[in-house]
Amino acid sequence: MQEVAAAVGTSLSSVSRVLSGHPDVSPAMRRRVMAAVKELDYEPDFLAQSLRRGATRSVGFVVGDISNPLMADITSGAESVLRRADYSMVLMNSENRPELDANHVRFLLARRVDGLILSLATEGDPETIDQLSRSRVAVVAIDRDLPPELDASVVLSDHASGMTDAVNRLVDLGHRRVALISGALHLRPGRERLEAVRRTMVARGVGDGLITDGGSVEASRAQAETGRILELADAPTAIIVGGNQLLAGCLRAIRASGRRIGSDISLVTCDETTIVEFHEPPLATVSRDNELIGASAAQLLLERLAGAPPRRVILPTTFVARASCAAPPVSARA
Amino acid sequence: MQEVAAAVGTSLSSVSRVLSGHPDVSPAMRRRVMAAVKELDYEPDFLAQSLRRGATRSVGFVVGDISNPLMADITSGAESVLRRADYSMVLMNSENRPELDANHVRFLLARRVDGLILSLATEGDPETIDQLSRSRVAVVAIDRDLPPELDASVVLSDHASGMTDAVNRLVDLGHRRVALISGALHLRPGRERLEAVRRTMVARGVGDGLITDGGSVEASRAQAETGRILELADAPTAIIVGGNQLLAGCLRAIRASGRRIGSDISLVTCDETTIVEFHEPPLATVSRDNELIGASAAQLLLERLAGAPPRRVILPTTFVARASCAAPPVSARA
DNA sequence: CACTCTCCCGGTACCGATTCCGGTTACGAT
DNA sequence: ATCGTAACCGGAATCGGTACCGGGAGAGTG
Repeated sequence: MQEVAAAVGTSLSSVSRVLSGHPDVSPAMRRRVMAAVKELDYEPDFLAQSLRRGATRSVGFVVGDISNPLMADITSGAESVLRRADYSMVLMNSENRPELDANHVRFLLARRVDGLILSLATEGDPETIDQLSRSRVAVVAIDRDLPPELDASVVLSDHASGMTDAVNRLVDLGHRRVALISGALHLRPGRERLEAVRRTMVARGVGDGLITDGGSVEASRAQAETGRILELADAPTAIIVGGNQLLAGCLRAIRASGRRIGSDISLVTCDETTIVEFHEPPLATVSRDNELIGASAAQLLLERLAGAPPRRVILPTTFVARASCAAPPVSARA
Repeated sequence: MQEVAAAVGTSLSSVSRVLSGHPDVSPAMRRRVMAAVKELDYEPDFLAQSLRRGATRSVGFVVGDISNPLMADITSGAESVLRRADYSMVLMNSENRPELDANHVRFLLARRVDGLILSLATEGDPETIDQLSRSRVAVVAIDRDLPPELDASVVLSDHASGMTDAVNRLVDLGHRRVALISGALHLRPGRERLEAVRRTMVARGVGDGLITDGGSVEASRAQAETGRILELADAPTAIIVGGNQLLAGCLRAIRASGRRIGSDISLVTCDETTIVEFHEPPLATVSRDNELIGASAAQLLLERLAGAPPRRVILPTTFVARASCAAPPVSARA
């Protein structure tokens, strides 16, 4: 910057004014400075700028688990909205480890991001909450329940409605023993789904004995659980898988049991991953618009950055029936 | 920091020395400063630190397309190696748009990352190359050919060996008309795969007429191309899909043609995505170790950061035979 | 002609740290 | 008692910018 000022024969102030669009600058000066900038191809140092300004025009996105294919769409949705508003988005992946959540949040705060979008690996981690609460950045959480004192905005999926439809459909088809392979209950989606399934089961009078409590999102656990309940005397005739990560394990267990999906056993999973289309038969799902989730989160963040109060948005989920959902085999009917 | 210094009754210098582990510090001073730091829970400002030091202990990872499921593994592999070395990794996604590549690189450079891992959306973008060449950061490219004057390290996959095995296997099974639905040729993987397939076809004397030139990684294009060649008079009896993103399109086209994979037509795809296991029949693939790719890239970057000269690593790919690969139907044999 | 007002510009403090450099202090050696 | 040395500390410059503040020049006004 000094070089530029020297080349033009002016002061640092003027160069700075030109570059940051300050009005107190004559057209002539602007021209000369711009010329020198081009000439020396000078680029301002973001670090120094941010240090002085206290803002970075960038937001951090902490992803609990980037291997979840939904995240690609969610982050894309968020990024395009942010970019349009001239913000950059930096991504950090926690690999499902709460301690990384906290690290990443700390890192991003230290880098002075202007806002944070969080799809954390865990909800209650005190370390993370602590970091967040003692900073004043705008926060938007995706499908997580955060302590209200953080006054974060939130984008939630209405898991209940899709799940309710799924259970109702299964019961309508004649299923009386429906199992839920639940996702991790320390995360909102797992809790919401379980709650909705249980409530609907009770309402329809089909009992709720076949609900597994979800310790994690590990496919191996889903496989073990599915295997276990399939060997019960009164094995379920339909299974709902509470998360796309669990699906692989569940499918392996079903395959191992020799059952055929659709005819021997019905299956509903969550979210439209590639597998649901190409599985034979195609899999019924509770699905949602992932890009929209990301875009909404970004939108909420921009609002907060503009000074608006926190807000929560609830996005729908819908049950999409496919051939994996059919009437139970005659032998199993009550 | 001033508050800490005041609390201890010392100077900024001493606080700084304690915190940055400088030797010229008495144990007593260290104790007192640390106490005050805990007390006031002070955290150093990364921005200011980096500005002064000229290093950030962070590296940028530009991902051409994060919706490619391979990326989750690659980035995880890289991140765990980097974290072990006390570096943070920030991710930016280009959504296959070259102009975003350039933006991201510029952004990360302005943020003074110490190094860059690049899996760019495109190879030759002059804007991106330009950014890179006029900076002195360490660069590692993943499966991309970059101009040598950048002296970047590179992690490459040996696509040729897996592809060669695949073609040989198909020919051994009796296929004479093998098609390649090629990935984008402006990226190294696409070129390498096409080259290997063509060479092997010629070597085995099965002609090379059925190679589509890949304009993009769009599933829709793959679908159109596949549909087209399946309607030819001498349609192929085996298809090799040159990229996991293309697979969906290809499968749709095959399904639309009424053919059954395995019996009517053989199929080989690239990379072990979830679909290959659960497809009926399971899909043969040319596969590779994605975590290792990421880990190697990180390793190479750390080497460069430590002052070593650039280096290239070539990682194997292997052909994994599965039921989607079988002898051609009798009707189609020569 | 003096006065005010506006428009630009330069000087300088500051953001929050690090680091060089010089100065104390204590201590053992001479 | 004096000196050299090592250990430790504080002052101040610095990284690369931004922004406030005050001033000079020119235009407009009474």
